[in-house]
Amino acid sequence: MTSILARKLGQIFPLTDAELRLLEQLPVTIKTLAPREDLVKDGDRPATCTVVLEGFACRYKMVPEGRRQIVSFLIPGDICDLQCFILEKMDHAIGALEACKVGLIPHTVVRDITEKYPRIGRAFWKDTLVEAAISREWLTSLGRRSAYVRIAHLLCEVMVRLNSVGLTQGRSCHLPITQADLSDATGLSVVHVNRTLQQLRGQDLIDLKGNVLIVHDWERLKEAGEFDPAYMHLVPDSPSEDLRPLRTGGES
Amino acid sequence: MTSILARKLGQIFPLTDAELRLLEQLPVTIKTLAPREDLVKDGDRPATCTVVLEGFACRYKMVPEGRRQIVSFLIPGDICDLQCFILEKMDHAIGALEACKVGLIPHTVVRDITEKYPRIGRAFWKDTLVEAAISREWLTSLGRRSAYVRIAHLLCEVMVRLNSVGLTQGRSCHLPITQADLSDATGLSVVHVNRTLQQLRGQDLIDLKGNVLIVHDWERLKEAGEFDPAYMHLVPDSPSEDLRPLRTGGES
DNA sequence: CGAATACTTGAGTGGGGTCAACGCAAGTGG
DNA sequence: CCACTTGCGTTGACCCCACTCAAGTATTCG
Repeated sequence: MTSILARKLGQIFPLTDAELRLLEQLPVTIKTLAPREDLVKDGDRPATCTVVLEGFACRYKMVPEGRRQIVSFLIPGDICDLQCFILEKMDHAIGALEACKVGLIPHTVVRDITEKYPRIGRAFWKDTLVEAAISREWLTSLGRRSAYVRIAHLLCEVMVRLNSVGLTQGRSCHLPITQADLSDATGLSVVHVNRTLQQLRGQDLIDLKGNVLIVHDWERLKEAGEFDPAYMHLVPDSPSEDLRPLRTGGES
Repeated sequence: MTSILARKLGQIFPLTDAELRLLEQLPVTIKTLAPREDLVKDGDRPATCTVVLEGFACRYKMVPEGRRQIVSFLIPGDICDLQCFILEKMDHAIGALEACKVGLIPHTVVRDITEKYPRIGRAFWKDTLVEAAISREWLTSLGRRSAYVRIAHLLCEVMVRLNSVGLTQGRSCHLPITQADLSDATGLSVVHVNRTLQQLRGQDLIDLKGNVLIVHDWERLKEAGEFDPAYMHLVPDSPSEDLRPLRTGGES
């Protein structure tokens, strides 16, 4: 049920088979979210941790006049409210981008596990640190990269993350992110996101339509996005690092 | 020696007197940094944690063509590399903005303390979570706020943080951040930072010259910056929350 | 008292924003 | 099976916020 969680944590922290099995068998309460439905709202005090099992979600903040800033994407395997039993009150909301299936895990269970299996606790902790690292990278994008580079970078990141939980098919993946979502994540307008995607398509780097992203030229997309996956802190030489399996068609 | 650390952690997590005293007496190795000197470089694997004792520093990332993005400011009391004994390799650099005094704490000491005093471990953990929360707020600023709001917001944040470690004098503080630094933090150009500061001065909200920031009208500055300190997760009703003491002539 | 370093100011420009249609596919319901 | 709606993507016209370039003027400091 939660095997996706095991797969994900295994990519960022080396866990033993026993630990992985434990994570796969976590007792969770399944909950289904409608597209655009909020899992948690700004100001809430959630009583459970949540792991995304299926579908995309995002963390976001609203600013006056209805403008939205997405501060991170949550893909299957991601954990939502680990922090909340320390911070208590949410400073942002979490919303589904499409229909989602999530698993609820009581804080008590999380606490028990991390106490009995400190290495799993470590993996949880590392997960929150990696999330912080990703958010530093986003900051850099929003602050100092052009629209073109910003979007290319974001696509690279999502691709690597999906790949690390086995959710890519070769060089393509299911990507249920609308251009409006993309604009809220990159701080651009929808119109400009649209034009920038056309540029990327025009250069034969990608194809993105109907929720499907196809990367035509990974190396050039990485260049375009000034993308270096080091900040994602994947365990070295794990198959997911930098999409290596995608390139083994016959390449050095 | 490290009383500033105790003061800071006490503002975000309620600690007992004994715990505070312990933090005040942490054995640290003092190190002095020259202005603009790097404490840690991108890619390093630091072997110690560091707490800032005096002076301002920042975390930053470089992007091609020498452009810099500051992803957070570090003020006295802040801890630098808590995460590094999990993430191992730095994905950003830390540099001094002015002459700084920092205290080095071996990872082993940190580990011992957190094991013996789990509440202090909690406080450390909360500290990293608050940092992540601040970085989400910065993301929101860079993505969806105008230059004017962005800078006002940043000034509010710095003011509250300085206040929480007792580094404000009434409604003013020592602020060794050049306009170039401000531009690297807000993703703006130096020229535009300059003009925006003039706007803020023109509206009698602040005065900022020669490393001294004076806030003339805190309420209006908060409005201008769309600033709500909730995201900083200070302990409720602590004297530092939202600069309350600054607005009451006397103090409890 | 030079020589940096930081701050200002002006002029011109462009990246990206806004506004407003329009196209198109996928419901939905009668 | 068709009219209506709703959500998403696309396009064109126009404009402004913030950038760049360039040349100043303080400050600070050895």
